[in-house]
Amino acid sequence: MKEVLPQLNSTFSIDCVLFGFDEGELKVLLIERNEEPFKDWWALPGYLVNENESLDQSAARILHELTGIENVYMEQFYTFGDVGRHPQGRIISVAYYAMLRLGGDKALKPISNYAKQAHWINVKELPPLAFDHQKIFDQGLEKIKRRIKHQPIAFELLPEKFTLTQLQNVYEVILGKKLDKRNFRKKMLSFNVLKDLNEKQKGVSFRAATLYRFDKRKYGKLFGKEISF
Amino acid sequence: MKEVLPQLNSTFSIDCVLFGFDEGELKVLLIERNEEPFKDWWALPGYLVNENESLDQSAARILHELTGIENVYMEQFYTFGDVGRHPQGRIISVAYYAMLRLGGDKALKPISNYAKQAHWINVKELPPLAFDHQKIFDQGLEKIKRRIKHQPIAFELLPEKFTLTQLQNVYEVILGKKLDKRNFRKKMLSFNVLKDLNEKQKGVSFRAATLYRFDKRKYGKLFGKEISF
DNA sequence: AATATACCGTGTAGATATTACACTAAGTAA
DNA sequence: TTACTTAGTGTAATATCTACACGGTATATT
Repeated sequence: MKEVLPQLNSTFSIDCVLFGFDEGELKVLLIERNEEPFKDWWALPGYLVNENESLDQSAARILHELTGIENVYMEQFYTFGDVGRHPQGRIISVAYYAMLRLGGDKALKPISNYAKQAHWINVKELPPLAFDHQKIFDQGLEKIKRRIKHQPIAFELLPEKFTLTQLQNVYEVILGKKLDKRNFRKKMLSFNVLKDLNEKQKGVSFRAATLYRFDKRKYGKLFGKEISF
Repeated sequence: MKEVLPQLNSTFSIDCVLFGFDEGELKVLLIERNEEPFKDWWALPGYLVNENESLDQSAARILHELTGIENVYMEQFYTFGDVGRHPQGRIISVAYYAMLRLGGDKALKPISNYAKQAHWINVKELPPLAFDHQKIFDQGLEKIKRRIKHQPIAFELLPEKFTLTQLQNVYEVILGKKLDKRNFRKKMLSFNVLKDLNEKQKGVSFRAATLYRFDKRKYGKLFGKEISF
């Protein structure tokens, strides 16, 4: 830092709100802290930004370190900079969210020792969170509620092949309300971004549903037009 | 900063995209820099954050120092943190936008000497901008394009008493397209947030239009419902 | 084999919202 | 008086949204 810029130097951190969907519930990834302050409290995964990485890179690195997951699109949604938000000094935190596919294959890797453990927690049963993380989480949830109406982010929570009922569940859980089955299907199919795989669900104890896949190429053609739920 | 947090200390700043509306044009406030780097270049008004202020407070202070204007609602929209964005070191910048009422009474006060002058510039005729300010501006403009469809921010650009034609102009300029007069009026009035002042425009050389005022109390009652253009 | 169970998948009618479109009224200026 | 400029208004056609119920099909159970 040159002498022309004498002002406040502050520490920067990233906090991540990672959403997952499992067993019909919306989950968020929390860690149990192993360090003061807020030792033993639950918190959003987050860490300090390194010198030579952009914010986006830093968010990707932190996600990788905590979960082993790579190549996930993360989106910055707000920066929290209240003076007293961190008891150890002026720390400004840039918050990101991401939507993750859960399920068997992608278990969470052991994480760095600043946390004891990481768990997917139902967003309806959140424990008290460290720092201002409740506020960050709330704002992240608001963000995806708005975004899911206009952007194809719901698909990122589901396996590649999914049924329309599963997709509707994602919308219902995030928006917090029931949707009409026929109207939902009519509208969703009308966007023409779902590929019917001519394939049925397996391993269910009732009539199997048709599987679909989100078709990015077709979605690209919609560019500019507004999707709206 | 305590020893528990050894990582990156970075300087951070606020940059403001201040929108104004004048003579049917959308304007943005730019300053001409009086310091290296980018001496003599045009830039968005912005400055370094002080130690004891929150980001919101800092944005309000910087706006005040540059324009003399107070009590304007500013909204944070993105944080720019690419490694090379500032030639003098790692500076992370939190960007805010605000919508300002221009016109006679609220002239710009003399500003601190890091800038030679400040001017309202038509957004269609922007000069080359310092740093990554073009990117910041572009993103700010995108933000208000999206926001104007759902939030009552257009009124903030107009005098307290305005005509429906003026309001339509604001929408047309920001959205970058012509709107149908009858449909615009029908829809805008249907929201029931405009108070007819039973008063006519003055000083125009043609038939005077009815003046309206935005009614915040009525708008409050809409809370939760989505407005959509 | 018959039956129960559970979810899948589909259509329509009424209400509401959106779009496209053109002329008369009112005030000012010459 | 006339010319000019903007204000202000309605309707019909179309598209979208909403509410709503039942037969089909695979599995599990007896």
